[in-house]
Amino acid sequence: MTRECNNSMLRRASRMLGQVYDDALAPSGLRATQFGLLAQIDIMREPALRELAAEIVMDLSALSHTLKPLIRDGYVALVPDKNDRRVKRVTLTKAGRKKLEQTSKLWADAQRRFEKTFGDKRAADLRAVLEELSSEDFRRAFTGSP
Amino acid sequence: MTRECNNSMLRRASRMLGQVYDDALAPSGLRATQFGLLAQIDIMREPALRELAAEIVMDLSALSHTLKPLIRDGYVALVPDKNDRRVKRVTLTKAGRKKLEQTSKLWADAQRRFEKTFGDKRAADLRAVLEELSSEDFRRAFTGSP
DNA sequence: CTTCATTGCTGGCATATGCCAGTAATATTA
DNA sequence: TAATATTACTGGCATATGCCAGCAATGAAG
Repeated sequence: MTRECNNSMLRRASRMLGQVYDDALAPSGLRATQFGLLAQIDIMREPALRELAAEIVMDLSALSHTLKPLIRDGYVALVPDKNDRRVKRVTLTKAGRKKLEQTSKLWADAQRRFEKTFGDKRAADLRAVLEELSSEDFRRAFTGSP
Repeated sequence: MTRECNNSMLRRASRMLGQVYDDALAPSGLRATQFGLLAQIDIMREPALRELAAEIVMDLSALSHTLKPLIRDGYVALVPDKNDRRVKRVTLTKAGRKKLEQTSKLWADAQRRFEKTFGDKRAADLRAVLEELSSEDFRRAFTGSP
């Protein structure tokens, strides 16, 4: 892999981690991305689609598509906002909360294995770096926009 | 974003970097992933599909699918191996080499901006970490397989 | 209040990625 | 050598992700 390309390297590592986390969560029937989504929705408490998309740095339309399987399976629901009829808020259903709760054990185990393999501090440092790269500040600095 | 999840954080950063690199390469008509593929094929010199997939940590089938647009657009071709008729080797066409060459300028500029924003040494360190996470050694250590 | 711009979301299309079930070719073994 | 196992790839289906073109609701101007 063109080892100098920051983007290619990041994607490649993403595929690797996606594969091993997917395997770890497989017994739950959830993909790692889906688990991440449920967890994020749980944390944000009925975010608007727009807000959730911004938080996870995902295109709004892509988010809608990604939510579809979770809605179909009854883990997530979209509820219209009371004050602004354009807005849809994302919520976990009871089944969704239960699924999240159950799957958390598998996820925690994957985390443990990651940190045992890679090191607790290195993992925390890596997450901090990734947080930085995911910020709008970074995007602005990179693109050189105001 | 569930800031403790290594996988979610990695994916999120991947989306961000994908977006900004895609923008940077947009004038070429190539996506950042496609550019990375062309560059990797160029480096590996007629790899078998299987070898290329392993190198970039991508499912063989996924790689075949991802190559389709590049084949359709005439940048890449699959040639059967002489000694083993199961094997298909991946090559750049003349147009593919030219496209790679041209797009390299845009890519180099994106790299420059990344490193200016993030720091040369930090970028190199990050790539080293990502290389480690992409290794089969890491996968084995994580999964606890022999 | 009417017009126009902005905002939030949906749908369609395209690429990216993975799993699984074949299929063909090669390698291994009885 | 014939039967079997393994390997390399293809195709179908599903999710993940992004862009663009609407469309409806809200906000800003006049």
